[in-house]
Amino acid sequence: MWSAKAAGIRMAYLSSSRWKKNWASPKRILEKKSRWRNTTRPAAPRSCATKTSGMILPGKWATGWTWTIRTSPSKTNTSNPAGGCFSGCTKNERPTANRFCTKGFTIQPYSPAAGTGLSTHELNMPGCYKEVTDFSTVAMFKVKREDRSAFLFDADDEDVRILAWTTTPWTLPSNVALTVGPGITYAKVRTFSPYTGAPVSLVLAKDRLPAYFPEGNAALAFEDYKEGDKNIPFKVEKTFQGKDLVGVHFEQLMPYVSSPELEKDGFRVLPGDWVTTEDGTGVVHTAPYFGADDMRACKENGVPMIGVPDDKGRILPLVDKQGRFVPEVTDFAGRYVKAEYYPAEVQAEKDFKPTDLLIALKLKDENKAFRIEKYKHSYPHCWRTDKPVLYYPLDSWFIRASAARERMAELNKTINWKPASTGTGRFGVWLENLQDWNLSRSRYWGVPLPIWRTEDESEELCIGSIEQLSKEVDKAVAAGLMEGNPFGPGPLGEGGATPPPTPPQGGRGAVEGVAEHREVKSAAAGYSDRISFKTDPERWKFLKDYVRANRKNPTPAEKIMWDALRDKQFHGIKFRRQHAIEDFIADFVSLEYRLVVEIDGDVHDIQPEYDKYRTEFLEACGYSVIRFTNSEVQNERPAVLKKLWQVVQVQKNTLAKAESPSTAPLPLGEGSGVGLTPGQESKPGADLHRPYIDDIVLVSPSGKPMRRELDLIDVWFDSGSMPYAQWHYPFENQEKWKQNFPADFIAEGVDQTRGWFYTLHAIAVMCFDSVAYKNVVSNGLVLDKNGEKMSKSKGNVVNPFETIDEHGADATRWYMISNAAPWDNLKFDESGIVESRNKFFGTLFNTYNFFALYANLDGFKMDESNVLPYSKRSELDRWIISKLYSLVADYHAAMNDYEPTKACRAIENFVDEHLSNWYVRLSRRRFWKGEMGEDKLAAYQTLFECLMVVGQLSAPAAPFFADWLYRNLTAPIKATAKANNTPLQHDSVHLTDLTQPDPSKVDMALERRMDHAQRICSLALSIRKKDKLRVRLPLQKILLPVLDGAFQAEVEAVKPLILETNVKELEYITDTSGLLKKSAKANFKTLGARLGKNMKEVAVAISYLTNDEISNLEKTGSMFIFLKMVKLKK
RNA sequence: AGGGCUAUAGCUCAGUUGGUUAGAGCGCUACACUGAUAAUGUAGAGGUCGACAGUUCAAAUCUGUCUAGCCCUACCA
Repeated sequence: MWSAKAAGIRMAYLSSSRWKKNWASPKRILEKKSRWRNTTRPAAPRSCATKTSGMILPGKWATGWTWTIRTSPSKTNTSNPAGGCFSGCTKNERPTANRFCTKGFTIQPYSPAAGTGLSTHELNMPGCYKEVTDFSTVAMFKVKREDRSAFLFDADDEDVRILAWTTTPWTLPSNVALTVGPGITYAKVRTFSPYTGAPVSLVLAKDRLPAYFPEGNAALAFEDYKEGDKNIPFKVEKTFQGKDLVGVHFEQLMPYVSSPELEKDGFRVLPGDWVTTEDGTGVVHTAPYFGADDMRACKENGVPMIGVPDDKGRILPLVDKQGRFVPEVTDFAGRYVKAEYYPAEVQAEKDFKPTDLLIALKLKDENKAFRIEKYKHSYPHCWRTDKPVLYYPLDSWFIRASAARERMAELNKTINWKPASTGTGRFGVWLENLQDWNLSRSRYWGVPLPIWRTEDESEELCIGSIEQLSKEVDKAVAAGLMEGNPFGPGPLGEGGATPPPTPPQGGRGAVEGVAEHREVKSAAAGYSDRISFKTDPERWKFLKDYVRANRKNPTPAEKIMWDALRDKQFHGIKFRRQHAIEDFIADFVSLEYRLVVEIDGDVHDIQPEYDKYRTEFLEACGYSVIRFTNSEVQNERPAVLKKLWQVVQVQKNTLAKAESPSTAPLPLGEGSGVGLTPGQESKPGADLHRPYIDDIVLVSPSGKPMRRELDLIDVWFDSGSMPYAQWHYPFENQEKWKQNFPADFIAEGVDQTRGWFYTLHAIAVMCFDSVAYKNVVSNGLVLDKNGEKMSKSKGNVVNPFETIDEHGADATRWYMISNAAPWDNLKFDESGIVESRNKFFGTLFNTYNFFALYANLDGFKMDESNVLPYSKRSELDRWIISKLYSLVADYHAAMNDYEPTKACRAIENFVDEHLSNWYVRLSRRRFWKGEMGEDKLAAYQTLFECLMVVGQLSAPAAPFFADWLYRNLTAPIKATAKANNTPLQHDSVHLTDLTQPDPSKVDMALERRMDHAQRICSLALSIRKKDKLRVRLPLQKILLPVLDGAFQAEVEAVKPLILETNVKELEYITDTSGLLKKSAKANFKTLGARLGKNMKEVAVAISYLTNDEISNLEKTGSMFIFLKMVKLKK
């Protein structure tokens, strides 16, 4: 990606509008700037420990924009189906072996109308949450009198009830508990039942009283109340905490179904932190099968499930998969729980009442309802059917990550997180509250779960390799359960492999045939809640009804299209309309040409994800999909038909090229690799994906058939398996894998904390009791310049390629890395790129130019084998070398600490502050002095070394510029270097050995001296400025106050540099001269610790000290301060 | 709703274990240089350190609460 753009980008960093004109190309700049052509060699031998680190990719960029440059980790496996599957499967086998893998259920969004579970992603699609009006009910739960609840009763015959609010009355028959907030204050209120007028005492959160009991009614007299009165008197009798209510039992509200266990442990009050008093009564009606929170609360408190046992002893919910009450709920048996599930005409009937309302009315009749009213709220809907979803228990395979929770937390502490807070906070906290990993996905295309089970689920087998699968298939063949082994040895189609099953030859009958085929098979496979048309006749019926309805009501565009295609009018091709393919309905299909024609309406425009998924799926099934919009069909019919004909031609050719049925795209997913090129080891029929894998029947040790669990594995499992899958471990590369695991370093967007970072960690801990990575950088995001997230809808998205074209990859990258730490969000501002281009690259470029200009003029020869020893170079040379190696040390420290931002800033500072601004400036005249003497040679060699090393250090963040710099520097001596096998022989800076820190080259005393010089010069210039004395005007002398001899000696060593400010001499003055005016300031840090409270006064006193007093203090080392008589040492 | 990150000059960011007058670059203003010259240097203006409270002799820094922006998770009776 990056190298592909390199050529065009290289000099783009120079492209301000003016520069662009002059130096549009690298060639131009070389002409203009006189590339340095002479021979040279590096100044010093260097140790060869590490290679220059790889280029730093601005990961923030990749994660921040809507499209990415990186390869998605989840893609790793798909290129090699077999390897991908089984590296995944291997990881899966181990968790099973370790009993990490279990089947259970969770409460998930479920669409009874479509008969399918929905992912949260599907729920978040636009338009899924809709404002709907439901009948909400406040129900009254009658408290049982016992020791625990005695405090609620003031009279023996008192009718005490707890109020709980629900927007889904249909869940009330499934109520098993009430949940209260332990810290919330509740109140008992004496009043009358609003619907029956019976006296009653009600319990609800104190904060919610005003919502149900108008304040004025408190004054009403109880004696005056008559049944039917609008205003009902009430009196708050007592208040108490939620925790006092915990454990109180109540009578089952709607006693249709119960069990001894429930009578014992159910129908009581539970504590729940998540309960609020924002709405309702502060008491939550808890029905575990229909709410995730409810389920958790019940599990944590040991409340049994409510439901009807099936023949295997499982407790099924009181609502079936079609969304109807089971027969046991006698009064409502067979009724859909949501009105929307009834056909429109039924809903339109005059006396139609939603089930929710019927339930509410029944409660009202039984004196169990306190309030019934319509309630408007947003509720999720299924994007396929547009009907409301239910939260419903669905079977799933889980990895019991919670069992490894502690070990994961423990090992996480050994990982170096950048920033640390993500490791301890966001990730660490989450690990501590880790839930089990729901591995199941009900999609069609993905990595199948490699678990085979007998029908009664007493025996199961998890397959870990093709080899093992093949052996098991052999057993199954021997047992007569399979006809042949598609995974057997030998070349294609030989050695015992049976030919692939003949696919149905298309057409409507074929679809139904497959449906029946699936039905039989899944019946044999035993219980599975994965409802699709293949496993569920209901679902199939739904699809067929849907198709019929669609045919009856075509859209105008569909009608036009059908008029053109029907009865083989169109080039004699047979088209079908409204044809079901798996779970989808295609608008028009040619089975002969495997071509789907879709007409997109406005609905699809707001559901691009849906269209994408559809297309992917259909293509996976071997179809080509062509889309037209409504308006295209209606307004440009000839063009549309022409386009269609072209596509048919393409399809024709594609199909003709397919030599065997196994590689030809075929309908219904019964063809080949479902859109993939078969891998080398893949044989016809040996595909590990659905649907083939579902044809494999294995035999259990006791001789029973075992069929595959129909679920797919969560794609996040793929990404977490990356360390193993990339080496195809454990089947190959065992040694390589060992060398590379765990990873030294990974980086991804911080939003992957619960994604990639987690899946890698979880699998490594559970399978290998190891971390998967030792260091991790979680990158922040790229925000726009106002700090807002980039999004298409806001229109504040920056196009990376345009940015790179405009400013160059290096300037962009340098800006991103140097500007903010990788984990901080970056406020992306193009002017910042311009700034780093001018500031850093501009300065470095100018410095190089300066060097090249004079090197060419002088014919400077760099001789790698003969450099001037540092001892023979000037103070200034040794200083910049010392600074350079200080930089190298800082750089290594920062990079080793995963702080590229600090590293880049250190380089910037060196180049600008020291190299360009001080060294080059002061060395200029050495370069333009006539002869090539030793001093001039030293200057060249020193500057060469600085440029070379700076190039190396900036190589990871500015790969193109650094390489350009290095090549220009070394090109003239490349041949010599290669011949002599010296360090600069490499063709690219990225191949050189990175300069290592070398304390022997760092001279701190020298750096300090130079620091004095820099500051004194700066001060001198500042004074000149203030007094308007131009630098051209020579001045007699500088008077420099000195306190000790050491300082004077240091300054003396850099005196020539100071005199360059056009001053004749430098004179030192001490306090004896009387010229100095001293003032004293307290050292807060040392004195503060000793003086404490008196610090302020002393500081004031010190600031008033006179010259004499200070001198005295300096001599004696101590003095008295009158305030508190504290003896001070200097 | 829960968890996390961030908040310092007009902009982008430093600010070590609390300690003297809170720093840098860019931008702005003024000036200098004229042998790096469509380059460079110097100076100036510019800040209630998001708000409030607390701990301390002393808070940008430590503690608490709040506000704003962003991220993740969960979507609710």
